[in-house]
Amino acid sequence: MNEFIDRIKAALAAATGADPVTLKIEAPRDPSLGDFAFPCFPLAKTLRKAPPAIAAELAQNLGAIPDVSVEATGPYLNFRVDRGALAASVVGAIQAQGDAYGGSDEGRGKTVVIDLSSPNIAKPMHVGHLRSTIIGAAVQRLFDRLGYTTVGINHIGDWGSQFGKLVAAIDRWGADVDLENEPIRALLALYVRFHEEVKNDPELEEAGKAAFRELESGEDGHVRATWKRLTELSLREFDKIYARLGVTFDHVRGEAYYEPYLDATVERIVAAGITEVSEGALIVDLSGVEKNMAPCLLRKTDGTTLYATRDLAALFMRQDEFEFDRCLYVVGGEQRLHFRQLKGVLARMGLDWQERVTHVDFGLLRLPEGKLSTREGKVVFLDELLDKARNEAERIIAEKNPELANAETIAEQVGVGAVVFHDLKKERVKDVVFDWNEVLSFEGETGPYVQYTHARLASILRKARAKGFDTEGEVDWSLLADAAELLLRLGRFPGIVASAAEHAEPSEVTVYVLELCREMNSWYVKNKVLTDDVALSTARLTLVAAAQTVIASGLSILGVAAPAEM
RNA sequence: GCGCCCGUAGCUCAGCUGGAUAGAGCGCUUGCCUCCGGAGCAAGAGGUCACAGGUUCGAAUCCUGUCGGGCGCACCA
Repeated sequence: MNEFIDRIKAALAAATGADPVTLKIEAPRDPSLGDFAFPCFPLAKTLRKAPPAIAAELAQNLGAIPDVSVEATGPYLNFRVDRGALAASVVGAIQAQGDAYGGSDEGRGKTVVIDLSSPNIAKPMHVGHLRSTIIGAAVQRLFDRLGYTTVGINHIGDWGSQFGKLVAAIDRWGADVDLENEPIRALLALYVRFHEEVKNDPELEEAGKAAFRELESGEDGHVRATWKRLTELSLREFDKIYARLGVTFDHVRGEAYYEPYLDATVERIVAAGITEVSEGALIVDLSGVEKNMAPCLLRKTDGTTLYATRDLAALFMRQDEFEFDRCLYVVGGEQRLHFRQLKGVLARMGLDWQERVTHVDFGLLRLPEGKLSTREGKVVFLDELLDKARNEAERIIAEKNPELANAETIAEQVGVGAVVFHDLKKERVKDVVFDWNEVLSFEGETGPYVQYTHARLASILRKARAKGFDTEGEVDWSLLADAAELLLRLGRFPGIVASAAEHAEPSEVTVYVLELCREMNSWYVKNKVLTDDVALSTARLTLVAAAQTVIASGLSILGVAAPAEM
């Protein structure tokens, strides 16, 4: 579709002497005005004429543009693409490219590293972890579409003093819980019990600290073995949820993975001459980077490292290993300061590649009763949420489509799809208050609505095949004149993918897909596809197939299944 | 106290990076299944775009301030 915009720009540039790239082409307020609009206001100053006069004059003087007509309306020039040419261009491109439509090769040879999901070992995954996982996976797929080499890294939280406590708790009460079969719930129970009993038992506190010291010392004994076991048990549980979400990672690396590089990292920063000792801790002062910014702590008074130290080590390693063009951290907005500090340290070291590191932040998820808190029991567990959504889908299928084959599989796809779609619907920086009714709603602007639209299009195509329609031959594109808005929408998909990737904003795709479905539904209730008029039916079938391709493509970026029946 | 994020219909959100009469969904009111799937479609009611200034030919969009909500601010992650 871009060829029309390029032609319009070229004609405008020739007529006004302006640089084509500076010309802004937009969509008219009302589609009946035209397909593309050019506001003449910016030319008023240089030409010293009123915008409506410029528009009228340009409409006269503009050279002929193939397949495009021009009309001046007030201060705007409105352009209309010939309906047949529009359909041939858009549907033709989708037919030719199939699932690849919307992508490009702009990222060829470039690497983007994406840090996503990053749950903590020994803690249950709750709805809060969903956001990083789902947003991150969608962002990765967006960059995949644009031809980038992407590296998705799940940065598991498997290090820190709480693991010493857990080892101590397992040593004492491990026999009381079912670690093998219910590892997460068992570990959570042990963690809570530790915090309760430690109040009256100083020895327990010391046992926890001693265990972490042994872990940090690198000694390969009982403590490390226990830590390894609980890590493996947790990961096994996480993998079940990742499988349901259809999320995979290129690397799963815990913080412990970077442990051998901590000393070298600190040395590197010290060698840059930007460290100082303050109140016994080794810090990097950042007050010169940003006003009032808190310093970054590299080593505590006792010499052990912190979260920031480990993140810096990970960042250096990623830069060395992948030589990334961009490194994205899909992490909640509550850590904005942390990432500004990391970048601040790199900036003070004179490393210009800090500009390629981006914190893809997202809003906090809260429950109506307040912030999520595992220890206070204010949580919604992810597996429970997905189960409920699947059950709801099952119930609706039993009611609306009891004959459906593979009902169980499809209920899972619809249920999980509803949850994922809901999470990707709004702009990621916005805070979310979790609402069961909202997540489990399958009507209106929801994942199931999109899936349903897709399934109906698939159903029409099935019926067309059964009736022997053939869309391979010549198509009279002018017969799609009544679908111009739909065609324009389909033609915008590549721009949406590029923009969503640039902003790391999957919601742009979600919103687009919803609009496309609304338009599609509206169109096909008015226009019957399978008719006695073979030429008309053939043309409409190509449109249905194109829309189905794009809806499925959008859903696949979001990580939502597109079943052919539901 | 300081810093960052958010504020658009009763509720949940879009608004294409400054353009024409601010759009959807939910909820409410009302129509539409002898016709490709009613998880749908069509229509109605519902707005001082938090407030006040400013920049501009033009502001929901950019700047400043105020108010409201959220998050964070040295040895946790």
